Amino acid sequence: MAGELDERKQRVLRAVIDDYIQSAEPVGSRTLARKYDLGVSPATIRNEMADLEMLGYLRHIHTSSGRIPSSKGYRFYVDGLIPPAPVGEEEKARIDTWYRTRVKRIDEVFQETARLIAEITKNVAIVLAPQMTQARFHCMQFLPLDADRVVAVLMTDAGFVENKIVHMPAGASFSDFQRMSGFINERLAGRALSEVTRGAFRELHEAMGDEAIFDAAFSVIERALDDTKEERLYLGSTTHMLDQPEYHDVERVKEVLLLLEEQELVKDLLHAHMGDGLEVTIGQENGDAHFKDSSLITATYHLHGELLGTLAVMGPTRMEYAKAMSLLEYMNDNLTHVIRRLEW
Amino acid sequence: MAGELDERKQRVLRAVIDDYIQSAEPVGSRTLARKYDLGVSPATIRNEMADLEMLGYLRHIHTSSGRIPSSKGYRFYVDGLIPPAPVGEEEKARIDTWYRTRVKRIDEVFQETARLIAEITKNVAIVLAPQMTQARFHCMQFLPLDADRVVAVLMTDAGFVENKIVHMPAGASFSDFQRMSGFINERLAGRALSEVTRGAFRELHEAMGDEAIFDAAFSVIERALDDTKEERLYLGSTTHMLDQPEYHDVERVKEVLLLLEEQELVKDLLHAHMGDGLEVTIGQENGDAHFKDSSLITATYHLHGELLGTLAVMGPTRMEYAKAMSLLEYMNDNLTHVIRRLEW
DNA sequence: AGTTAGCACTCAGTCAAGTAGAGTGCTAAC
DNA sequence: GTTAGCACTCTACTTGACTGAGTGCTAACT
Repeated sequence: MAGELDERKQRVLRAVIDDYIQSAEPVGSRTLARKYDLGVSPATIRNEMADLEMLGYLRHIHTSSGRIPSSKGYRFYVDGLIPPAPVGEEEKARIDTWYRTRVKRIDEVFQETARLIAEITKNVAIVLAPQMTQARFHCMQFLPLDADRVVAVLMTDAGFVENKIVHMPAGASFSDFQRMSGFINERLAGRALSEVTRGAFRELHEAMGDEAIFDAAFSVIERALDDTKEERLYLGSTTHMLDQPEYHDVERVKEVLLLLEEQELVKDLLHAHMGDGLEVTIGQENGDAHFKDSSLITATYHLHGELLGTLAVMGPTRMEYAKAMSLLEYMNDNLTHVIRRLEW
Repeated sequence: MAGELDERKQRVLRAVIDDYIQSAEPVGSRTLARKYDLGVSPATIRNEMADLEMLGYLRHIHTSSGRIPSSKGYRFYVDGLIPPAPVGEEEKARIDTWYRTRVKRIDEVFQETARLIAEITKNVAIVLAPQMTQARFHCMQFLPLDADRVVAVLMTDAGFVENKIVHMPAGASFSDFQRMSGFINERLAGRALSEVTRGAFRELHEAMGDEAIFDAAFSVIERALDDTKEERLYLGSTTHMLDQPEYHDVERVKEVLLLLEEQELVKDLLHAHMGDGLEVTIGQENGDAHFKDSSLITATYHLHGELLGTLAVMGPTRMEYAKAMSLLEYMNDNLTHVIRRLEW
C-alpha cells in the first residue's frame, strides 16, 4: 500500500496539494509544470495526475478544469509528504508576550488561547478546558455576610474555590453553621467530590439533624461538583474563518456556526477524535455528514502527566495542515506551562 | 416640526417603513397601493412620496426603483408611528421556562439573555453586565491548602467572593496569615474596595511588617478590585444576524464582527447611547462612521434602584424596532428579577 | 517503454446586447 | 385635489459569442 506511489507521483501529489491549499483553485498540469520544478512536461504530469485520480488521491470537479485533492490524498499528504512549517518567530513572540503579560485568570487563558489559534490559522479554534474528575474535598467554611445570609465557601485539594450565598434559616445562628462546618470537614476531607452524593451524605445529615443548614452546605458541594465535572468549551473568534474562500457563502457559514453552537455536539466530536498527541481527521473520515468538507486537528494537553483537555482547529479540508499542527503543538506546550504557573 | 406631516403623509411613511422592514426591498407606489389600504391611487402615493423625500424622510437609490426610509424617516417612525408589537406568548413562555429551569450561575444568566435576544430578534445582542462600583470590603480569610500554599478568600459586602492561591513565604507559618487576616479585617471592613489602594494600605503594611504576607493579601484585593471594576460584555449568538439580507455579503459580516471583537469600543458605544430607559439610535445619529448603516437599541436595567448595566440589540437600520423594543423591555424586567433571586 | 508535442474538445467565466419589469415624474383630464 | 396615461430610467435576467485553462488521446520521438 505504501509502495503504491512512486517517488514522482508523490512529488506531483504534493505539488497539487501545496498549490491547492494555497490558492483554493483546482490545479492543472500547466500551472504545476510552471510553478514547481518537476522536471517533466505538462503532458507527463497529466498522465501522472490521471493515475493519481484513478488511485483515489485526486478528484475531478468536471471534465476539464484542474484536480483537487480527495480525503485520501490529504491523508497521504499529512502522513508523509507534509513539509515542516515551524511556527514563525514573530508569531512565537506575539504568543509569548501575550502569555507573559496579559494572563490573569484561568478562563482568560483558555479563551485567549482559542482566540490566538483562530487568528493565526484563520480557522475556527476550539479549546476544551479541563474536567477536574479527580477533585477532592479539602475544606468548607462559612463566612457571615449579614443578619440573615451566610456565604459558604468550599475548597478542593487543588485549591479550586466555590462559593454560594445561602439564607440563614429562621432560628438558626451563625454558630450553628460553624458547628456544621466542623462536622463536614471532619467527615469529608480528602473524599473525592464525586463520592459525595446525597446518599453518602445522609449519614452526615442524620448526625447533624438540622435540615436547612444541611441543605445549604449540600448546595455548595453540588455546585462545586457541577463545576468541576463540567468541561468548558471556548471557541476562538469565528470571524477569521470568513477569510477562507470556502466560507464566502453565508449559507455555509451559518451551517457551521449553528453546529458550533451545539456545545454537546462539539464536545462529543472532540472526544471522538481525541488521540494521544496530535490527531488529524480529514473530511469524510469523520463520521458526521455535517463535517464531510471539514478537517479537524486535535492536540491534547496534560498536567502532571494527566490528560486534561484538548486544543483543536477546525477548517475546510483545504487547510494549512503543517502550520496548524505546529501551532497546536506550540500552544500545547505553552498552555501546560502557563496553567502550572498560574495555579488558578 | 411635528406638524410637518399631515395624517396621510404619516400613513404613507408608515406603510413604506413597515413594508421595507419586512421585505428589505425598495418599495414603490404600486405595491403600496396594492398591499396597504391607503384609499388613494398609486399616482397620489407617488406625489406624497416625492414630498416625503423632499422633506428628508425617504431616500432614492437611483431614479426609478422605489423608496427606502432615511434615518430621519426611521426616527419619526420610532418616535410616533411605530405599531405596538408585544412579545409573543410562545416566546414569553420560552424565555420564562428558560429562566426558571436552566439558570444556575450569574454569568450564565447574562450569556443566555444575550443568546435569547439574538435568537429572537435575529440580530446581534449585547449584554453589559454590572460593574460593582460600590463594592465594599467585607472580610478576608486564609485557608490552608498544603505545606506551602494558602488560599486567600475575600468577600465583599454584596457577598461576592474572590480567591487566589498564594505561596507561603519561606519561614512563615499559617498562623502568620491568620494574624494578618485579623489585622486586615479590623482595618478594612466596610471600606470601599476602590479606596484600598497601595497607598492607603501602606499604613497597614508598616503595622504588619511581613512583606510577603502583605503582598499575598494585597494581590487578592487587587484581583477583586479588578473583577468588580470590570464590566463584562456578553455577545449573543452572532449567527442569527446572518439571516438578515444586509449581511448576505461576507465582507460586511466580517466588518461588523471585527468591530464587535473590540470590547472597549463596544463598551464605549453602549455607554454613549445608554439612556434612562429604552434608547434608540438610528444610523447616522451614531457618530461613528462604522455604524452608519446600523441601529442600536439599548435598555438599561436596575437593581435596588441602582443602574447596573445594559441590554442592547444592534442591527441594520432596517430593523424590527417594535419587536426589539418590547423584547428588551421584557428581558429587562426578567433580568432584574432573576438576578435578585439568584444573588450569585 | 517512457516522454512529449499536438490537437480536438469541454467547461467556467466574462462581456455586450437585448428584453422584461418595476418604478418614477410629468402633464392633462376628471 | 386626485387620477390616468405616457415617456423615460434603471435593474435584473437572459442569450450568445468569446476566451482561457484544462483534459484526454494519439502519434511521434528518444
